[in-house]
Amino acid sequence: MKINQTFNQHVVKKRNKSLLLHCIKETFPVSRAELANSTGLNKGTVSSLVNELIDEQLILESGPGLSSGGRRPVMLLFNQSAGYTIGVDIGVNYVLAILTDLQGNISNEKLVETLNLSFEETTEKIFTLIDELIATMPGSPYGVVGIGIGVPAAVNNEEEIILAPNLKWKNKNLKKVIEEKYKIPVKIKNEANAGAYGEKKFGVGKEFDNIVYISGGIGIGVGLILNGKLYKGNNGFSGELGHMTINMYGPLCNCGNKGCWELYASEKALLEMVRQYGIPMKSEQELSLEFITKLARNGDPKIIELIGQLAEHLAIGINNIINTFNPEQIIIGNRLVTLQNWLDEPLRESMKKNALTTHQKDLQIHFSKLESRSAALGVAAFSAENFLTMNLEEA
Amino acid sequence: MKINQTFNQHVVKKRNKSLLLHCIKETFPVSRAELANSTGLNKGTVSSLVNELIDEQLILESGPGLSSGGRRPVMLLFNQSAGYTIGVDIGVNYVLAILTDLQGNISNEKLVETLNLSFEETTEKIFTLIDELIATMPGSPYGVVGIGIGVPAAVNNEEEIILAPNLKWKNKNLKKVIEEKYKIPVKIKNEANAGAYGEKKFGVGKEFDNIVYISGGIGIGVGLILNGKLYKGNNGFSGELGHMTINMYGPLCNCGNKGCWELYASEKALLEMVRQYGIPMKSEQELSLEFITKLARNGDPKIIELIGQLAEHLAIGINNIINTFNPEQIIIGNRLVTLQNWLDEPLRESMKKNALTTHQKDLQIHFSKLESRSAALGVAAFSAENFLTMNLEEA
DNA sequence: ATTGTTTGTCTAGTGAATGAACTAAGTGTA
DNA sequence: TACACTTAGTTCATTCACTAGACAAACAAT
Repeated sequence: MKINQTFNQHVVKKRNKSLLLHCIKETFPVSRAELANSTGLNKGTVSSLVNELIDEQLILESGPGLSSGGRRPVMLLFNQSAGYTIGVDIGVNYVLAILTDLQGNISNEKLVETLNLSFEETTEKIFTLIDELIATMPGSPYGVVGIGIGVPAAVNNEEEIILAPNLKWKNKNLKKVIEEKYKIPVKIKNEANAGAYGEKKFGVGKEFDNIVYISGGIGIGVGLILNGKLYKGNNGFSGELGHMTINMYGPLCNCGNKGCWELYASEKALLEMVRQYGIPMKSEQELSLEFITKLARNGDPKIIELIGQLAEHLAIGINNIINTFNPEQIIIGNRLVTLQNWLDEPLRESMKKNALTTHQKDLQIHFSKLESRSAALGVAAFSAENFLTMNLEEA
Repeated sequence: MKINQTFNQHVVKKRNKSLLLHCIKETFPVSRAELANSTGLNKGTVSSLVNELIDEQLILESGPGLSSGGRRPVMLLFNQSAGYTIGVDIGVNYVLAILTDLQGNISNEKLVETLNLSFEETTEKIFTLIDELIATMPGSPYGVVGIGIGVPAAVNNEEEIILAPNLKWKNKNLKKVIEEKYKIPVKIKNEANAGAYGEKKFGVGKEFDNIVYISGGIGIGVGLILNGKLYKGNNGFSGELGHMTINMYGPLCNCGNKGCWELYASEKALLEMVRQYGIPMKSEQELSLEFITKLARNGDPKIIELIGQLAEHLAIGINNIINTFNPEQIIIGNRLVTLQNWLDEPLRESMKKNALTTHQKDLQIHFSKLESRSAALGVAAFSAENFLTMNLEEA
């Protein structure tokens, strides 16, 4: 028999306190009276819990607010600067580290380009970045309360990195390495999952509860927000939707499968399509997404047509996803966002032709607006929340 | 701001009581001491809550159990017969209704064949079946505590039937009709979702928490158990995985999409394959799954080969599902189970060749053993739980 | 018979939320 | 200005569920 969480008054208090803190964080400035109203808690209860939160410096009293016909309320603020979190996004050829306050506002960021670094060299880079960020951190009661790291890898439930093909890593315990150095809680997440969460918290996904985030880079990764919560599979490996078969008679993928989606709809696929078409280019130039974007911007009709084809392939996979999850929103993020201008319309066209109409009714398709920070922001937010819920186990 | 559930002592009591009842239901016979141990609740708390449950006739005291070196414990039993639920499975050409006790034991069942009935005619049939079952129900303190109905249809969050293509229903409020007649809580669920839940509670899915249930009939439906709970999409339409594209250059499906999975891997697909091959048959015979099963049982090599092809097509879709959800278990249910003997091996073979190996490690593939009762049992269980959690809102 | 163990009940105590009284500080009106 | 009325926030006695620990009952082992 599983040891279920029992409910006693201590848990009750913890949860109510956490609920209040959460409400304040999301809706401040807000008065005690409003909180009592919106949470349904008694005025006295709110008062005493709020005072504890003030003692813990997690919230602040600001001046009086506007009267609504009686005594003026004392407005409460979330103390964003009570602590800071660090979010790190490890890419194939870069490492991005950001320092955010508890609200997710970026207070500093560092980006370094990397190439073919070993695991040890990468951790060294990360240490340097974190140290630099910490050095610039303003004074605060709690300091750095957590570090979150997003990796393009399969990550298991113990947050160990099992397999990161593009980084050539296998079975690495990054969490342990970092926790031992900084003695702070560290969260390791899959890059697409982190990106999905980042979009949910800070990006175009704020208003939605069932989101499919498509991280389109060299490969394709997918992060799922189901019922407002990040979904991880059995072992935390889920979302490898890039390797779904969309053409059972298609070419072999290096995953061992045939006709995988990412062979048709990723950055890699586009590069291949352009190469086959044969773009005239100076010998020293390298065929890259940036170069293709430039051609498209110059109005190259063939390039724009090829991007249209990419959109059609994207639509096939997205359609499968819609039929599976019936999400409220699809977010396209990561590198492919650069092509938004030329992807958007053909993508919508192809989708209209395909998915079950009942499923399309309330569906939104959006492109990320967080540029390349979705993942870093996502993991930073994870760490912040981990701190704010104060040892409160997940329900 | 959403009105969040606050936590006070009443909620605490309700949840602890519900937790205890659940433990007793799952592990009886069990003593108060064991319950205190496994839940972490205090002995006294367990004692008083258990006594309330006894007063409510939801559990029973049986005789003393075996001593483990001291006073002999009083064993507690779940009172399965405190009430009954009715589960109805509406198929395209049948209606199955079962009467179960609170534990899900079938105490009676009625099956009628139907064909091309209107919505009104079907509800009449259902009324008759329910009345017949109620007439045979043993006396019990609570009587019929709920009715659950599984429909091969898209069902929205208000449990209204939006679209049932195979039944030719559209926008029907079956829940209201039945609730008005019987004045009991009624639950309407999608057939595949109900089947998934049935397997989770009573079938081969008991031990698993992330399950993909594939309902292979004329079409293909999919029910998802994620983190131990049934997942429904945004509007409760999810799981239309039958219409995922597995061949982007394939034929048009009546959903408007191309190369849908169910065109390749359903009962419908098999019939078509056999028809094209051209089986010699007497003119009055109808080509059906039952007929094909008979041929396979007689060892017809071509039929067995065609079933093997079906298995390969099934594997492609299943592979996509694995990469998406990384489930612990795949359950194949509904009509295709009949072909288990000839499907099983080629299916496993094809899967081995395909899915990402990291995802296959702990994956189980099983065929349903509940025959055609998964869905009816599932909805009955829903109703029973709804009653037992006693107005406890979902977390 | 004695000792120790396990089961279950009982009682006093604790802590958290509640309701209501109360203080504080404003608005609106004559 | 005086007064009535509102709204905001605090205080305090009350309620209620869980807990700890004492206790009794029932049993095993020596």
